[in-house]
Amino acid sequence: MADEGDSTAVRKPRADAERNRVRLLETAKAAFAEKGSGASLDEIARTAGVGAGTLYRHFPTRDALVAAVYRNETDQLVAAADRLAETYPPVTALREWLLLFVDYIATKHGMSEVLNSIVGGTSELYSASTAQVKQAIAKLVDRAVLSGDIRLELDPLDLLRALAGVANIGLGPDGERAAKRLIDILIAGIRARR
Amino acid sequence: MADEGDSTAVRKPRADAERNRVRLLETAKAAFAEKGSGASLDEIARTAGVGAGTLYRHFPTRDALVAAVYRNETDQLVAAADRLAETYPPVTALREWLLLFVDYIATKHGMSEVLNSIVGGTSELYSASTAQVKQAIAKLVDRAVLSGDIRLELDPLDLLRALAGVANIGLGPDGERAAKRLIDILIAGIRARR
DNA sequence: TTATATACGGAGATACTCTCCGTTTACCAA
DNA sequence: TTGGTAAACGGAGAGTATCTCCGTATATAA
Repeated sequence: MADEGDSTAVRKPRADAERNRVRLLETAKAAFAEKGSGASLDEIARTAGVGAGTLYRHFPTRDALVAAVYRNETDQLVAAADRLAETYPPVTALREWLLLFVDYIATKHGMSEVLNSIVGGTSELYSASTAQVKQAIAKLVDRAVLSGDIRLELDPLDLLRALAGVANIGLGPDGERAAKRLIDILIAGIRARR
Repeated sequence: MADEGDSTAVRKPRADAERNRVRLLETAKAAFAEKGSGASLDEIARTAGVGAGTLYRHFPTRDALVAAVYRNETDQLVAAADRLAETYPPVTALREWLLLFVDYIATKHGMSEVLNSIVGGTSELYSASTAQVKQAIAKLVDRAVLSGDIRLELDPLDLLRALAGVANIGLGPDGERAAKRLIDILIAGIRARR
């Protein structure tokens, strides 16, 4: 009678597991920010006060951990696309979102591989994030194309790849500024000649 | 009396040293192409038929080895800049060289870190290559700016970084084509409005 | 309270990087 | 030719990182 309904997953997750998961994510975020994506996983486990086994149970690979760490930020970035699309004219919205994207990159310091995976659509692990981001920019680009303001025979993701190439190369704030200047060049380059 | 003249470097390098150097470079090139820049150095040494110590004596770090492997290709790329500058009008020369640059990237498969280092000017080790490449593109860009054909308030290297971001992300020929399309967008974006 | 699914921890197997130093060898001079 | 010697060699091993395995502990449900 008091059955939970489905045949699977009756028990709710243990509290200690959830606690450790959160601790690991926080510790990992700090470690990645400080030492880049190559930070020692054993050390992250130790700092978080758990055994190595626990870390690997929660996050089987380095990438899985990294992906989890940045999940939230990616979600926010994607959400912003809708907001901008409703607020601004097509090209402006696109431009503003690209600026946000550069900020997003900037939080990922030495983690170019991760970023490449997200934006490159290479790794299976990030496929969800990639799809989200891809959809977000595709929407903005499509709108601008339909309005007749731009032409683009290029995967919209390539715009992000270009920005990432400039911003995420380890020259800190300089790269960020350069990427933002590049945005205007790209916009000018895809603007439809009348 | 039969003194070699200078106070330094009298003896010519030993033949076995040179032989091993060459063997290591060949083996490393193959290994990097097959397994990416993370290939095991000990294994490269073993395959080349030398001890680990020998490898590390010739190339103290992984990057040193990688840099040596790609030295030739970089040299060729740089040399092409002069040739193009003499042959074509400014913007065409720039465009052609960017196309060559994309080809150059394409030979570096999974080695995005290396490429980033060369084009990013981050690593001390690649500073020579970086300087060369920087000078090559600066020359082409300057010429085009002086002719009044383009405007660019951006480090010319950033153009290469953008292309690298698109091409060297692990999508093979697709990335190459995308990068070549991006070239036209960039050129259009920096073309001076009249 | 008890049974048990779930999660934990950390020792240890494996792999990689890089160093150190005793041994070997190519080169030069006589 | 023949030493003498600077230069180069090789590989054992120290240090470090990844990831697994399994005996132990515990949160949850009944």
